[in-house]
Amino acid sequence: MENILNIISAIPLFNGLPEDQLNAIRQIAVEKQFNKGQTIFSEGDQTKGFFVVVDGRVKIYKVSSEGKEQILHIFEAGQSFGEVTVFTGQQMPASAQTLAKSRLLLFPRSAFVDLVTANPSLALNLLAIMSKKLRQFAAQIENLSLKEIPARLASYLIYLSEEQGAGDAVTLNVSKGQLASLLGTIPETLSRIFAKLSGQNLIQVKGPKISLLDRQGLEDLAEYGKDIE
Amino acid sequence: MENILNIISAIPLFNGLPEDQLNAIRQIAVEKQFNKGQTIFSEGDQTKGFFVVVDGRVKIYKVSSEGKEQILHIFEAGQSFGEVTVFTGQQMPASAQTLAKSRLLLFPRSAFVDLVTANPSLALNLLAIMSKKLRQFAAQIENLSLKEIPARLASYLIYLSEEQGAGDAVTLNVSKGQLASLLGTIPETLSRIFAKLSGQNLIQVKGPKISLLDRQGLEDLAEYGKDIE
DNA sequence: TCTTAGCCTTGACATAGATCAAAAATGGAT
DNA sequence: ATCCATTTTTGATCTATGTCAAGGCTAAGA
Repeated sequence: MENILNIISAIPLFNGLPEDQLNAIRQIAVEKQFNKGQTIFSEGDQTKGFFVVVDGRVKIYKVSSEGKEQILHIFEAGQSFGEVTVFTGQQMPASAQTLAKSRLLLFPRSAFVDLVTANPSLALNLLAIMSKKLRQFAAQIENLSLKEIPARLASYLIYLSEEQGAGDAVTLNVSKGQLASLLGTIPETLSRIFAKLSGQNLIQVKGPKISLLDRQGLEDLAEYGKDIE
Repeated sequence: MENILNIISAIPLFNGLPEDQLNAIRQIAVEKQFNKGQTIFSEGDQTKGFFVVVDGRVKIYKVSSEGKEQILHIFEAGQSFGEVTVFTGQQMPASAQTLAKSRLLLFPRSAFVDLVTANPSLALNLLAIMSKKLRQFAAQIENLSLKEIPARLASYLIYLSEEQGAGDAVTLNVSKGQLASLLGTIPETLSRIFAKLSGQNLIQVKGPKISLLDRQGLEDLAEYGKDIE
């Protein structure tokens, strides 16, 4: 068992907290291990608490009555999820599953609420994190309703390349099937759009490795949606 | 000029605050009047602060490069918006416009942040409000990506009827064109779907007044998307 | 009561993306 | 290496919804 305290102090949410507070936080954290593909909770479950990803990768998603899946978020090391129901105490509005072997910290609801109540600076950190999520959701709504799938893919590739900071060579961090679900489409369609963008020499695809051949073209596509002629 | 203090104390956000805090809040609130159709701020504007609707109605929306609009939210008396950028200090991620003559209170950013910082119970109220918004956004994403328009309309009508508590007779609180934008479609399509649901005897439409003729049928439609045969 | 402007509706048509089916590629296990 | 399971791609087709273009309504004002 490693030093949970080190892990906790490196998490953005707990940034700037004094040592004694970090210790208090450590006391209430419960460590959980999950294998790839395990369900952490399902939509409608009673809220368990608030989770932090120590390592691995987790998807938050909704499933339609016909079985189509829409991923709302993918969380990686250092990020947190499940804040929402901690404060409203309702059922989980979506499901969570691991995309890889993952280690999580669970902060049981009431202990966490007490902690936040007692600790204004934690509340402010949480407000900032939730603001960011609201902003991301707003962007996702915009994408789903105002942009076509090629534009969404272009945005995502640009976002990934910034995230990874490796120039024009990006590597997908989720399978193409999962990416389809994140972009609000299905694998067949995504595959066709990869082929189309390749045909336009905007990108080059080799399995999960994508080269951005024409960044400006991708940005135009992301911004203006339709292909520009 | 009425008693701003009364207004403030009736706003959910400020629930449970002691009198002296309400007074402090009153000090920093700036009252603003808008006529119908006026722009309060536009996407990309620098954040002004945090708004509370005293009366009237405000839409928060995004516009695509081709001019299509997606409404993210409609806020009515007692509700607040603009929290997001207050804590991240970035530009507004969407635009806001009045749908009716409206009276708003503006809490300038830094004064409001100070207030929240100094007042943990306000931070907790805010966390609860933002949680609720996150949940609503998640539902909107689900609707946009997993449900067809008839299902979205059915959900909205059921929601409205619960909101208005007037049994099976609901009255649209926005124009049909605005409703189309809220549901992620265009007026022509919405109009056809109203006609279709009427044809199925699920509803009856008389201008902005809708009668829910078959609540169970609407619920099935909202839940299972496709029409069930 | 007429007129005008802003909504709303209807029709004909176009198309992005979903569905269904099957072939190909990939990547662990053995 | 070989095999099996999964993922990805490709092809043919279908459909919900968007687009473009008229008309029709309704409500406020003259």
